[in-house]
Amino acid sequence: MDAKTQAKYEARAKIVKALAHPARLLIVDELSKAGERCVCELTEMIGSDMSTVSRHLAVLKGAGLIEDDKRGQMVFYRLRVKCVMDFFDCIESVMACNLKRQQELLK
Amino acid sequence: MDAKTQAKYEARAKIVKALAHPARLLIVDELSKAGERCVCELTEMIGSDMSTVSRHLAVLKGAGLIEDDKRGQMVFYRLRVKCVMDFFDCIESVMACNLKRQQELLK
DNA sequence: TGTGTATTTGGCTAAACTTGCAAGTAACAG
DNA sequence: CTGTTACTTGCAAGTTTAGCCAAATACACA
Repeated sequence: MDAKTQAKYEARAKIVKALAHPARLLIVDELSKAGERCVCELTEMIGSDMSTVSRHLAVLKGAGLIEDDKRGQMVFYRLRVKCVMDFFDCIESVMACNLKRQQELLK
Repeated sequence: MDAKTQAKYEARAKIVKALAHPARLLIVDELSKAGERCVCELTEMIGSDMSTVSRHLAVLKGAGLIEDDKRGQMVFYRLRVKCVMDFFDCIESVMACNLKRQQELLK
């Protein structure tokens, strides 16, 4: 594999990795529904330490998936890219497909 | 977050994690183009040890994204879910969006 | 200025992931 | 049966990531 190809897949992987965590998927899901949320709201939903949530948000921001907007003492986050929801549709269909196969194996 | 919600996002994350590696993205990409490939072909493309490639394939298979088909001494892998390619479209648009922003920041 | 709230960052530990080598299994050829 | 090829798995590093607590920063308000 040449260096250019490798760089291409590493760049893609960086974005996928940013989504590869339950808490970060929840954040993306919530932002897609609510439009924007502050760190404290997300922290309450997730149930981890706020510092942990802040780091998750930094990962998503680093991948360019979300953007922040500081207003007063609060920081609001929102999605930068709408197509991220297609991920969920695809994941759901993978899970449905897996479930179907398992059921067939039980017969 | 209740246990059910948590389980939902963990199940999703498992699938996304399976894709969160350059070599595995390359495998998926290649399988979507070629239809099927044996381990030796993928090993040559990726350039890692065959044992490493075999493990990557096991991860993708564990997530239900690919399936294998042993014929003779060779094992062929192919995609189980076609929509995985939507991932790439979305990722590309995220990267294009990021690039655009970077260019604007340079002005 | 001093206090309280919201968020980020440093430091540290535990868990998870990646990888290559070596050894094991399976199929085929002679 | 023996050797070879294709692949998988056990093991042991090395690297990355996640999580919490504590400390630092940023802002608002009295």
